[in-house]
This record gives sequence, C-alpha cells and structure tokens, in this order.
Amino acid sequence: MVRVRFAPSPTGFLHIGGARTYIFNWLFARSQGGRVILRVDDTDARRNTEESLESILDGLSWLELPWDERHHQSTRRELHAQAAASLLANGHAYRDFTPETEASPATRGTAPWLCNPGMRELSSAASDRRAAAGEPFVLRFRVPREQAGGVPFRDLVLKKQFRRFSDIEDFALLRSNGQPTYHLASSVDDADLAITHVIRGQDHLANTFKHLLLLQALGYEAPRFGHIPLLLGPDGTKLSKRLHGDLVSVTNYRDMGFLPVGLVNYLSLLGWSPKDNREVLTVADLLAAFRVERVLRTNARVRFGSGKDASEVDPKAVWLNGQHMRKMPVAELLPLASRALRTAGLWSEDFADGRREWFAGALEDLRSRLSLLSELGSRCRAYFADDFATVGKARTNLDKAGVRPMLGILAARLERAERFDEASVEAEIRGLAAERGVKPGLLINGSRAALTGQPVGPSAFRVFTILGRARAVRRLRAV
RNA sequence: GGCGCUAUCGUCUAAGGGUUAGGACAGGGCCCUCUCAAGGCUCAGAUCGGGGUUCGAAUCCCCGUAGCGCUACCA
Repeated sequence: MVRVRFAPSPTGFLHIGGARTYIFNWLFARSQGGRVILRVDDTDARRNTEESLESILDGLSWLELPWDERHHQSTRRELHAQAAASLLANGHAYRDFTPETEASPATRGTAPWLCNPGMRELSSAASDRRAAAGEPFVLRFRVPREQAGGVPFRDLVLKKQFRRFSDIEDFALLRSNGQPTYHLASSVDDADLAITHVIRGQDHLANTFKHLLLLQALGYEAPRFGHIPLLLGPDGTKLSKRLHGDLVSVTNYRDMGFLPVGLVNYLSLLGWSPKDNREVLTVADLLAAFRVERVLRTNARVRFGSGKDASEVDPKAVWLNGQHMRKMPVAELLPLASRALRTAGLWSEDFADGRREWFAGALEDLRSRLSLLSELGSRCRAYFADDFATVGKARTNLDKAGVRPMLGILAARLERAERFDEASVEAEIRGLAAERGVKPGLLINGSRAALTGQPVGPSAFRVFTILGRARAVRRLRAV
C-alpha cells in the first residue's frame, strides 16, 4: 500500500510551491490506490503559529484533494526522544557541548564545516558526566567519515544519486533545549507512519543522504524518495513567503476567483506534462496521466506580479481556469459560482430555490466570457443586482444620437408586446431600427449598455430574456 | 569556498540518435459577428558556448559558462 505524506511547517501561509508538492504527492498516491498523510511538522515551537496552521489547512482543503490522515509532530515527541536515546546508546550519535555562539559559521566560506572539534572523540564517561552536570549540548549524528564509501540511492525523479560520507556533516538530532530537529523527527515519523514514498522539493536532496543514514542507524527500512524541481519566482529564486509575499499564497489564487481545478491544473503542468500536448486536464485526467518518473528535473519559473495591469498571475493560469469555467458541467460550476456571488455580496437565496434554472441558464451564457469566478461579481454584476455602474464605453453607446429616445420607445413596445423571448425582442429591435432608418447595431449595443452597464457581454437579445421583461423595461427607461 | 541539480521560443513544455525541432500561454494578422468572449485559421519566435562519439546529436560523453539549491541548535 502506497503511503505518501505532505509535511508543511506552520510558519507561514501555504504557497503554490507547497501546493504543487502536495498535488504531486496526491496524484501519485491516489493514482495507485494509496493514502495521503498530512503531517504538520511543528517541531520548532518558537516559529509555529496557529494562524499559519489555519491558513495552510484552509488552502489545502480548498484544493479539493482530500487527505486521509492527519498527524502533528509535536504530539509524537516520545517517539523522537526514544530514537535519540537509542542512537546515543549505540554510538551513532554523540553530544556536542560546543556553545551555540562559538559554533558560528564565521570560519565557513573556505572549508566546509563537518563537525565541531573535539566533540566526536569525547569518551562516553566524560560526555555523561558533563550532561549530568547540566551542561547544555546538541545531539549530533556521527557520520561514518572514517569509511571510504558514501550513500547511494535511486531517486524517483533524479535517478541514480550518490554522496560521499566525507561530504556529509554531523547534523543535529536534538537541539540544546531537547527538542528534536527536523531531520530526526521527519525520519522517525516517516518510518513510524509507514510512509512508502517521500516526494518533496529538490531543495531537500542534500537532506536525503542524512535521512538515509539516520534511518539505517535506526534499523528502519527507508522509503523511496523523489525530488521534484522547484518553483521559482519571476526573479529566478526559490519561491518563498518572505521574498514573494502573499502573491504566491494559495488563498490569494482562491480569492482572485480561481477554481480549485484551475489552479491544480496549472500547478501540475509546472515540471510535469502528460507528453501528448493536452493541457486542459481535469483531476481525473491528471490521475490517469500522472507518472512521477516523468517529472522533470528543471525548475520552473512562475510569472506573477508583472506590474502594469491587474493580471498579477501567469496569464496561462488564468486561461486554464477559463477553460475549466466553460468546460465543466454547469451543475459543478453552480456551487462555486454561488459562493463567488456570496463573497461579492450579491447572493440571493432566490437563485438556489425557485430560480435555480435561471441561475444555471445565466451562467451558461456568461461563462464563456469569464476566466475567473470573481468576474461574476464585478463585470457581471448587472445580472445579479440592480445597482450597477455604467462603464465609459457603454455610456458612449448610449450617448449616440437618438439612442435614448429610441430605447424609450422600445421599452414601451416591449412592455405591451404579447410575447417576450429572444426572437420577439430581436424582431422589435430590428423593426424599430428599420423604421428609424438606423443600423440595428445602434439599438442592440445601446440596449446592452442600458441593461448591463457594459459594452460587452452575451447576445443582447439573450440579455433581455435573462433579465426578464420587467427589469429590462425598467432599465431601458432609466437611461 | 565546498557539494549537488539543471540548461529547447519571452513563459510552461514535446521530441528519450534520423522531424521543416511540435504544442500551449502571451504578441501580430485573418475569419465568424449586434458587442465582448468563445471557436477556427495564420504569422513571428528556441536547442547556452566549445570539443568529442557517430554516417547522423536538442538527445550520449567531456570541458567551460550560467542559473538554482544545499552548506543551521529552520523545515
């Protein structure tokens, strides 16, 4: 049984790099009937925050790729402590009493640091005595550098990997406050939670050799590792909360009006592709096509915050989202759309009950023009509310000679017309245009402007029927 | 500095020895048309440099170069 884990540390919001790691893990596991474990790596108590955890959970659940189990490292301290003790007992670890201040990396930059002088050689008697006396220490792993070999492993993505013992430093297992470090906690938990595959960013590659050493010393069977390429910002550096800000937060994409599948599709195409030129992929499509071995080894640059216009994200992400907006079944779009209207303050329970059909119909006409859900509440406001602004170009259409009076006449005729449907409205408009000797477009565009405040949108005749006779007539008169 | 990963259009990518180096987004143009989209067609645009191996290299090897990552008592 395949078991993967995603292990965020609650020190900030979930950014799209983390989300992509989660997505790759999820696709890998679920495509072969495996389970997805969410493990909150909160070993560094100083840096963890509750808000961060919430926002990570928020972002993750929004993706609609559910996990199967959830664990917190902070509740598994006992396990970590036991592992540390056994490592110390069997000589795989030693106490390093070097004060933190003296261990400053000031001397680095020339030769690589491997361990602090004198500490490896301390006799266990001396070590025990100093520890018993209350002297603080860091517990370090004793890398077998006296041996000639190294650590080999076969990476799921990078294939054959090898690192000499002599290039691996004696990494910390326990901090001087007794808390486990990431290396210890992560390796022990991976083993204890029976994780079979660890899929993580390439920035962890150097750690993997340490973890392999640790797992072996502990007598655990190691999981398979796969290191996926990193997501880089427009500046070419690893995506980070600090450098790239809220712009890269998953919740930012949500708030911009992305569909979960839109973002999932976009992120899955960064560093991976189905190799057959398909790009618009549903989660089912992704599940069927995803292969970890086919993940690329090259980092991908994510475009965002390009500057001048409002498009602060990769236009391709927006395009993909638009594709999903018009291709997914309306029934699936409906709840997402109502949520978008709700956040825009335009939701009416009416849409859910009696006018569900109407809502679906309106969406059907609107969605081919939209890329983001949020446009429902902005550009499409007039379809869902009576208070809407008339934009400049729409005003221009209304200001053209004779348009307003003709719209008034049109309003009167439509009000007492026998029928009110697309065909009859079109007939009225074209008839009136012919009478007045003007181009139908003048009235058509004028109508759209009067009815929606926009120069653009669905067929003007359709707009009449979406709004209904009463509202349409009222709006024609209002201009 | 050390160790490692990588290198195809502006961006995301396809081509795992033989193709006019393909697709998508973005950009230009055309068609459709009541507007805007959508859709269809089309133009422009790339193999980092140098050496090998080979009849033949984007693809394999080496050397440069560049980018990125790691080099914590962060994860």
